[in-house]
Amino acid sequence: MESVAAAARGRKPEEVKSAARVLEVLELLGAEGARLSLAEMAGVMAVPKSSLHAILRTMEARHWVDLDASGTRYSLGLKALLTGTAYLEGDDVASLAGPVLDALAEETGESVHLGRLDGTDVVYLAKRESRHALRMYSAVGRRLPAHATALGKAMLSQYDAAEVRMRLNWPLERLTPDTVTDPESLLSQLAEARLRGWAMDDGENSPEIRCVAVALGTGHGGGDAISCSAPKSRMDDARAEEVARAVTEAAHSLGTLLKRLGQH
Amino acid sequence: MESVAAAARGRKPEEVKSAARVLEVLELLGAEGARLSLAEMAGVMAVPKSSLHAILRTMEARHWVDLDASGTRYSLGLKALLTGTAYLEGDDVASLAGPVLDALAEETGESVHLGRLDGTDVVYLAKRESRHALRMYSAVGRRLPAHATALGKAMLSQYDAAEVRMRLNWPLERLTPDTVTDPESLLSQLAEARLRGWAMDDGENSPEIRCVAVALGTGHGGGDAISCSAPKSRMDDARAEEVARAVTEAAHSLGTLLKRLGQH
DNA sequence: ATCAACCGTTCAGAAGACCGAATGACGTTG
DNA sequence: CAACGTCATTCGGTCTTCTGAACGGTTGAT
Repeated sequence: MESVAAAARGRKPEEVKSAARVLEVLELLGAEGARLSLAEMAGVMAVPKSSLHAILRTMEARHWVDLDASGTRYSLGLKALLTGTAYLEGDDVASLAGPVLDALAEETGESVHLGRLDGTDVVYLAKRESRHALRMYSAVGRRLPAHATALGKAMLSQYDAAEVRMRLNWPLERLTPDTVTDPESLLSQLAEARLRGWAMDDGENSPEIRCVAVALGTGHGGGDAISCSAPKSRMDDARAEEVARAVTEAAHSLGTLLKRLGQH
Repeated sequence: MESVAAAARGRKPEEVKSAARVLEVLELLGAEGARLSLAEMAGVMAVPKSSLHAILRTMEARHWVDLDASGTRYSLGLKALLTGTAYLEGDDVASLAGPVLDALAEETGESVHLGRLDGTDVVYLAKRESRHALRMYSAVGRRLPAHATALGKAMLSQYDAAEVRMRLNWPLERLTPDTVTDPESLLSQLAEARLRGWAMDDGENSPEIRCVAVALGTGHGGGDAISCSAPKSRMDDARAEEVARAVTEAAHSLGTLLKRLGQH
């Protein structure tokens, strides 16, 4: 009976309701420097105001959310800062990547990223900004659909076609006119990436931005990859191949560091 | 009856139990790249294993915690990354501080921090690393007792003695042999800092590290401050005054940026 | 001034989580 | 090899939280 009710609502019975709601609040407020009222959040989350009220009181008491001066809009609190850096510090790949990313950013002069595959998304773990004024926007912790990024395609290209079909959410979400949403096109791009060793994104998540990425061989769970992005105006095909060589080299050197760590 | 039971346990009745536990788990795992088993966490938190089990399942399903390969040790998950950067992006002071901190780090060549007062603690919001090999350890999101840091003393010096007595946890925690724990000594240091406009820490939280800090006038709630730290070997009294001038200038220029933002 | 629309907040009934003991699955040690 | 230590996991009764409607406050428009 209970399982029927749970199934009817599309919820897994194994979830603790208020625990899930706490996390949902954090994700909502973290999504975009958001400042939301209790009622707004209750609306988005489809949760009664009164229930959310008690949860927000708990979070506020512990400084995980702040209430603005008017006492009516919530934003993330100071405690929220801790988890981000703590995740990165506890992670071997992210810890070792720093100098490698620095070197790659220095060599190319463009924005450089370390990303990780999480389900159907790519998450940015670290970045180095381009030294040019015109550069792409990104932030550590942000997510983009894997199929629309060079990082994601580099990581997906490590799996065979059947596995890729399994892992992605079909139909594929479209972010720009150039996003690849056709299954066959994507799979052939992945096959090509696998052969040549690097993947490319050509305005598929942000118009006018091209990006080149290489996966790190040592598959940490989902897998990691590093990339280099630039506006189309600074990244023609010849330049992309040149950048791809630099990224490949960086990926290789980071892979070596990781293997050494694993063996020690 | 219920309030009696709640009071007996030292808990506020207004807290949602599992919500508080989720946050406690995040704080525990964020404390220090920690990898803990369910049983260990249950022990530390004084919570039944079975209750925590359900909560951790929920958190794991949503990628807020990861289970290592052995399936027995928990660490922070990928979702934990989001909140940290989101807090900083939504914050005016942290967003505007970047260039100012860059300039100060460039000018002094030493580690530079932006900190915020949260209760009795100072939280690091941003940092710039020294270019020297020998430098202090710190991380965004980390906390230190306010009374043992230059940042904290700079912010506390904005309040009068009575207010300071209220805000701090007595007796004061000792971190090093040089930590100031005597109330009168601390208050006189604060009075001195108020007069000259900057505060100092002399090995009071980390041995061999000296630090100079200046509060930002515009009191954002608890208050913010910026600091510059260096080993004693590179920071004698004369150098400290020199650095203090640079930090004061930086604080002033950041304060100006903030006022302009507030007026617009 | 009045009304309407929002906000957060409260309360008692209903639903679900919490608890503690017992279980099963390892890996380790005597 | 067996006995132990540690680990996550299950299960039903009890207690807590969740819920939805009603309340009082403030803001902005009519």
